[in-house]
Amino acid sequence: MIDNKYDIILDAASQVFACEGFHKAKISKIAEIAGIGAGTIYLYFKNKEAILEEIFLRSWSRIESKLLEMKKIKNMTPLQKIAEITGEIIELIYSNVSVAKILLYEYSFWNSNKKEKLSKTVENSQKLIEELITDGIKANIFRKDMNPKDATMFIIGGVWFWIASKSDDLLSYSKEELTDTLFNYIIYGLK
Amino acid sequence: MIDNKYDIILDAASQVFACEGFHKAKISKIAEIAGIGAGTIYLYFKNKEAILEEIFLRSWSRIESKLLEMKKIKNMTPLQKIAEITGEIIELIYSNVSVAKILLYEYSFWNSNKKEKLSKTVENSQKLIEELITDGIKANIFRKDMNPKDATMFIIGGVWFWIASKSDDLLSYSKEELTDTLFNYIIYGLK
DNA sequence: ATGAACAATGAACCATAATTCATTAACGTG
DNA sequence: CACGTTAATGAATTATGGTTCATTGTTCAT
Repeated sequence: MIDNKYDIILDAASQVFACEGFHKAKISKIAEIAGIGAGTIYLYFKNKEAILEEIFLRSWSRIESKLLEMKKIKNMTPLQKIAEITGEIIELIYSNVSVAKILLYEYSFWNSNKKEKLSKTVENSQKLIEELITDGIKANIFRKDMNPKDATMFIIGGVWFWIASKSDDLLSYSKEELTDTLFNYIIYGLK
Repeated sequence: MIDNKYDIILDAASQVFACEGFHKAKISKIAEIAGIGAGTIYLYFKNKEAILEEIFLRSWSRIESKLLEMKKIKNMTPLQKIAEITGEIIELIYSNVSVAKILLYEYSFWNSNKKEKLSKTVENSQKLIEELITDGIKANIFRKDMNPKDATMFIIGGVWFWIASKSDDLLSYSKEELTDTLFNYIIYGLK
């Protein structure tokens, strides 16, 4: 059980954002779920946006550090690395399902200008995925007629949508099952 | 040039929604771009939501009817059909780039409950894609270890995200090029 | 040219919900 | 225990922007 207020608020906010979307989510509802007064939230966060920002940052940071870890490892094929990363994403989802829906939902309006730190993290992750794909192409494992950036975006969208569509049912599958399914879509497409 | 106000409003709204997101988009801004007074919008639409709803409906209807057309045709492989549908999606984007970002952005919070007509259309399209994939599996063209519904979600997400990431640059590619790229991601994944 | 019918306007209204802050509760320490 | 300090509260304030509607402009048949 989480016991510091900061994290309690983040957790409550994740739930509310996930089910209402950021804009329709009410601070009062977040406070209610967190079991505190609405004003208290402002002792921990500058404003509503700052809550979402922190949720974003935490999740993306986790993905980013997994990507960095994979980048450093030398004796692993791009395929194995992608499997590892897929696993990490599933772990993330498992640890907080509601985050999944939010994570990329607000994405396209946030990664543009906005918060320096956040967009750097997201951009970094994208770059790292791109590099990984480029490696795979060079190693003759992936298709040559492919733009790594395009592929990255296609994959991110695919993963997100797939997760969002399952959302609540997600926990009824094993992590292994989910990782495997996701990995196959990324790698093989329909055939 | 569009000349009836209804379509002028839809077009202006598409632009504003695409760049601000639905909730942050101001009616006053839409009116300004449409070159009319804010009140005028309410002569053509019940409210702000109704505008988004119509944008959704038009786009999905177009996709739905292409899917239905494909379903009827017998002497075409699932692969060919998917190529056709991909082409139709690219056509749609070409005719209004900003729509792409909106469809993606608001999707997951709209297809759930909400407006009868809209969610029926979206649901229908999903079903039709699922059927197409099922056909492909039966015909031994697609992987057997695949859940058609999962695959559908993965593909829809991938397509929209890819489109949204390119958005403005989209028109600098030829339709054929784009269709081809997209088709390959759907079918082959990374390899 | 006139005025009835219809279309358009945008300032004012109003609902919503984020944020503030005066007040109250909880805590720790001598 | 008393008292200062810090944390929490939630009712009141305020900002925002969707929506309305009294007013004004336009159209067109006579």
